[in-house]
Amino acid sequence: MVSDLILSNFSEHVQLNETEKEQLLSVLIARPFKRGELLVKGGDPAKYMLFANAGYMMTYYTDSNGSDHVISFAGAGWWASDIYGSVSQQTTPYHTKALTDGEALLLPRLSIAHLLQSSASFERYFRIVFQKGMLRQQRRYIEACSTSAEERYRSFIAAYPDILAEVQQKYIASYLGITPEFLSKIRGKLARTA
Amino acid sequence: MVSDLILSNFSEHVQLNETEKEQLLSVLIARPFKRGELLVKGGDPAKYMLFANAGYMMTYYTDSNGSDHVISFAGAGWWASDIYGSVSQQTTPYHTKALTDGEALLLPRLSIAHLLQSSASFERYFRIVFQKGMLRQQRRYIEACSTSAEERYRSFIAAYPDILAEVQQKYIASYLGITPEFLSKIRGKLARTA
DNA sequence: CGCCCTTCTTAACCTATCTTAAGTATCCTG
DNA sequence: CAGGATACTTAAGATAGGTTAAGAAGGGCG
Repeated sequence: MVSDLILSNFSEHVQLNETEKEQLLSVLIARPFKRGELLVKGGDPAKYMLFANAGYMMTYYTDSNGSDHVISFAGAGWWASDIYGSVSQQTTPYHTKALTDGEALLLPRLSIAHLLQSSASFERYFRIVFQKGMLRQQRRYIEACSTSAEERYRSFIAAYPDILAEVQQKYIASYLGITPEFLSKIRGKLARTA
Repeated sequence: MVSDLILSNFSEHVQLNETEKEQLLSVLIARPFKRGELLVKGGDPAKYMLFANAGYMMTYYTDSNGSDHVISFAGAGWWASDIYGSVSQQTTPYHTKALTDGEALLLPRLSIAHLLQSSASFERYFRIVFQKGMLRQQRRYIEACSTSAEERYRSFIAAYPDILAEVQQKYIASYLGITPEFLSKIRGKLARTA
């Protein structure tokens, strides 16, 4: 298993000793995936957190009308944002799907619990991950409330040109909180004025 | 300083020993407030996290058009959701304002850093607080995207009747992501059909 | 008690975004 | 490389929610 990405992600936040590194790597499960594959199905038991080791995934929610809402994308080096797999609860409401071919590293819930108990470094790491996650979600909410769809699209393509290239437009529309048709209209307009 | 609420909040997630409890209480600062008082101003240095010991506060963001967006309310027993005071960063973009008379407990950023270093229990506590915070923010985003303003208002009054009673309507409108005028229209309609 | 200031309501009109529908391009698979 | 499915585009009509403006209702302070 190639473990550079996840180790460097940890080392951005905490310094693990050799024992801790081995402990972490020993519980990770490599899970290759193909484009379009559903990795976690909403309503199923939340068994693990997913780290993108290669390729792109997305986490999304299907509401009671059957509409999907993309919560976030995760490219190589990022955790999927379904963190139900980290809490002692039976099911997750979110789906996680592969958007390209790639590989996820699965961190099982029980292993998370063991890691957290065995060392304050792991507590610290996940504290920081969730703290940043909470801040990011807040910013996303604010952005959704206070800017137009066109502005959100422009800032998305500026911030994540790589995702734009890899991911289907309908998912980007969903991430932006609009319909694919309306995104198409925005793109048409931008293409014409640019 | 009355410390029952904050100690019981900690004990929901971790078990602190006597030393840890003393350590925590020794760094908290009681800060009584009056209705309408601005406790933290956006753009200012983020000096602490705020725990509501009595009364209600809210955290909100003022966008570039001058419109306010309420991120969350905090009643007695809750942390305000501006957590910039917990990260080593200079300023917060959010305001925190008192909605009623009451008292906040301030936990200074430096003290947080000390607590986190001194005991894994504190790491664990904040890990859980942020984990839950991230989940809550995700759910809020999903709810904003997938339900109508009327539905959101109905579920708000069902979930937080006490906040409804204490807090001005314009802030509830902002929390729901709509204008006060539109909330008024919804209320009128509900009153007529009920 | 009365006045001013803020909040809440009502109503007419406006607009960003959605819905529906049809056409076109693209992608897998056989 | 052909055919069906899926994704993207375009456009017309619909609507949730915003904007503006004016009046009614509270609520704190002299």
